[in-house]
Amino acid sequence: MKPDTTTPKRSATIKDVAKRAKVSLKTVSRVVNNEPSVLEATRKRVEHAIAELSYQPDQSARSLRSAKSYTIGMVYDNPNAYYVISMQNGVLSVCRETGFDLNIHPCDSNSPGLAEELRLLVQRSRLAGLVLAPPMSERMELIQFLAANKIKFVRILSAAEDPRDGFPCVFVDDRDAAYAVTEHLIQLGHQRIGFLWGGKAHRSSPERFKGYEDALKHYGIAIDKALIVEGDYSFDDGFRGARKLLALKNPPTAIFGSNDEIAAGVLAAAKAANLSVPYDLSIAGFEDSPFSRQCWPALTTAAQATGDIARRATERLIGELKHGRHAEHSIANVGFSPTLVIRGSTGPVRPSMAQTKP
Amino acid sequence: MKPDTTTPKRSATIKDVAKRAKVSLKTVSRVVNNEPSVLEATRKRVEHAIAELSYQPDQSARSLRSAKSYTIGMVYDNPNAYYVISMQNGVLSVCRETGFDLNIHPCDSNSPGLAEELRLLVQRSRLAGLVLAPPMSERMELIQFLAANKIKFVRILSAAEDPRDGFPCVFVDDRDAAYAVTEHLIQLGHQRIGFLWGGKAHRSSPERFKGYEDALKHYGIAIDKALIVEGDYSFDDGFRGARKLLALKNPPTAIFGSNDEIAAGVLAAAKAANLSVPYDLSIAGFEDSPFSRQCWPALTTAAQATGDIARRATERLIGELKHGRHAEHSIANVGFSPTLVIRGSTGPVRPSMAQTKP
DNA sequence: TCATATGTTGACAACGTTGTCATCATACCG
DNA sequence: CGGTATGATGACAACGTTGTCAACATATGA
Repeated sequence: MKPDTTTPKRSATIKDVAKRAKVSLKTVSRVVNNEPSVLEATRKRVEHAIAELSYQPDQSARSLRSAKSYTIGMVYDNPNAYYVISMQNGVLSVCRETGFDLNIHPCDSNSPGLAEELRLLVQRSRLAGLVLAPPMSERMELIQFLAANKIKFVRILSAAEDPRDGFPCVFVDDRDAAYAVTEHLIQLGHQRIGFLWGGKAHRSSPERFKGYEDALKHYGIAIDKALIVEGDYSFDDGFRGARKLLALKNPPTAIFGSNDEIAAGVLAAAKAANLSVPYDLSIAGFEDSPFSRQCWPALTTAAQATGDIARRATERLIGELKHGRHAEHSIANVGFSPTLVIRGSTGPVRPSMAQTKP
Repeated sequence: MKPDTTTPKRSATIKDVAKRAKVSLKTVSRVVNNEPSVLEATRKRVEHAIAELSYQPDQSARSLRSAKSYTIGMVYDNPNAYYVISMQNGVLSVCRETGFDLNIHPCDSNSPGLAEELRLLVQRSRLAGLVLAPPMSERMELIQFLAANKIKFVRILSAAEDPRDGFPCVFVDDRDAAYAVTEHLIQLGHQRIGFLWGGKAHRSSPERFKGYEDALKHYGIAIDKALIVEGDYSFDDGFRGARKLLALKNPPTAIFGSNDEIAAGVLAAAKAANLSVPYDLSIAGFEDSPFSRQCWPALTTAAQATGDIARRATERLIGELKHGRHAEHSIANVGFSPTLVIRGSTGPVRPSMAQTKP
């Protein structure tokens, strides 16, 4: 029997490429890493050899030797599957363009050991940096701990303007968008607009409330505390909150839920109370999750370009990793503003109801 | 100025542990990898040193040297965020228990280059194995390509019984669950039950249809082709399909959508047609996504333990990786059966409507 | 012209771990 | 008691890559 003459399964290494291109290992390395000072002719030869052997650099060896790594982590704690997937896809798209790997890390933002957990994660998996989603991105003591441990990161957070706190971020102006949603309701003639808070653990909650408050103020409508209910970003809290508001002697004609899940809860409560939406009650949400499009009536909401936001954050992080800038440097942070999406769940106030107040 | 006397930030290596425990590098390695033939006393000493230095083995060095890797990939192509997140969490939970990392890889199941894409992914990121979600898990030519390239994997797929095709899998009996859903509708008195197909690219679609068909047969109800509409696993196809069915001269009294998104589309179509659910029309879905709980009325559906399914698949994969068994070996495949969840969207048929048929 | 700067390339060590093999001590067998 | 299996441990090389530094060629300046 003949010996096996087929190509060995072992995949090509930098050595094979070097031999084929008749250059040293180091030169191949230079080409692979796009380093300058390689003659054009040499580069061509090496690239040709790389293509022929379909060579792929070994990430393990790379990160072992260079102490750099080509993997970033994404840290989140969010029950909203759609939001998380959108973020992941945004982050992944940049990773693919830049040759980075992604390590996803759902976690418990309330865990007391979170900071240490992240430090170990970064160490163990040799992560080059982290993309921090809310609410982790908003915990200043966590941020400072990471910075003190020289862990690179970019935050995604809710803010009306660049926080300018020296740490990089991509910020989303929830306040502005919440203002737009509230304004939309006011322009439909609503004066008694209920507001259901999101979770206090998230910076977005007070931001969205502020937008609501600002709009009412701007249109000269007094804030009625009876119409404001605290809660979490959940369907159940939306349901409960709506029940409470609808049971008032003088109930609101519109309810603004701090996210779509809350608004879905409001919708369910309205149906349970035999109210017709938007005829008897207008409902608005926030986030533009698939749910908001698919429920009946479809929800008026504010659309966040979650994927784009995550993209920008990741570009920022990887850019800094590649060029070795430090987090403290002064690249401008990027801001996003969600946009109002008007759908069937909001409509003009009924004349008879608008009169109930005075 | 004094030289820096603080502890260097560099994290502990196996060398430090060895020095501290006064053993050789190799012995530490043995302890870390749970190899036998280490004296209990030695092991204790090493473990102590590991704890003191909070040593974490370096994955890059590990996989470089051993040519093994401690990262698995999860390959999916599914627009349903909730489904994907549930799977991810199931896979991740096992990864954390076993010290593996996870590399997520959403992809386009229709891409002609998918097989090669996966091969390169495995090579580049040194993946130890793959968890394949549907519909990739169902493409036999892809499966065989992976096997031929010695890539280890576990499939998650829809089947009424163990396929026994020599490749490992965890299977979900959609047929049985679809039978249960249909039976539930029949027992409520429905005779004219519409069925909206899911996408043909997924094995689950014919399985679910088979369950529907079997139930009708078993209860002696003739299949009416006019009540069966093809489509995809989407809200829009649910909406369109329902419109078609509701426009029939003799419309169904219940509609079974192949998943919750389809059912949501049916619900919207029913609302748009001013039908009251379940009084005028019963609706059932499949999957038990959050949507099904949160819409109004809440959907009757079949609950898949997606997280558990993914867990089992991952345990299977990692188990084989650790013990070096080959995919061809004969460990029994595990099966799951979704369970019927009855909610408000299904109810007894109206006497007046039940009579419309004969 | 020689000295010096600049650009291109390569030899070699090192990253942290595990596989291989050797060594040594102890237990067991006849 | 000698010979051999068995168990515990360590020395050393190797995995594939990149950082450091040196070597050399060529261009530039005095």
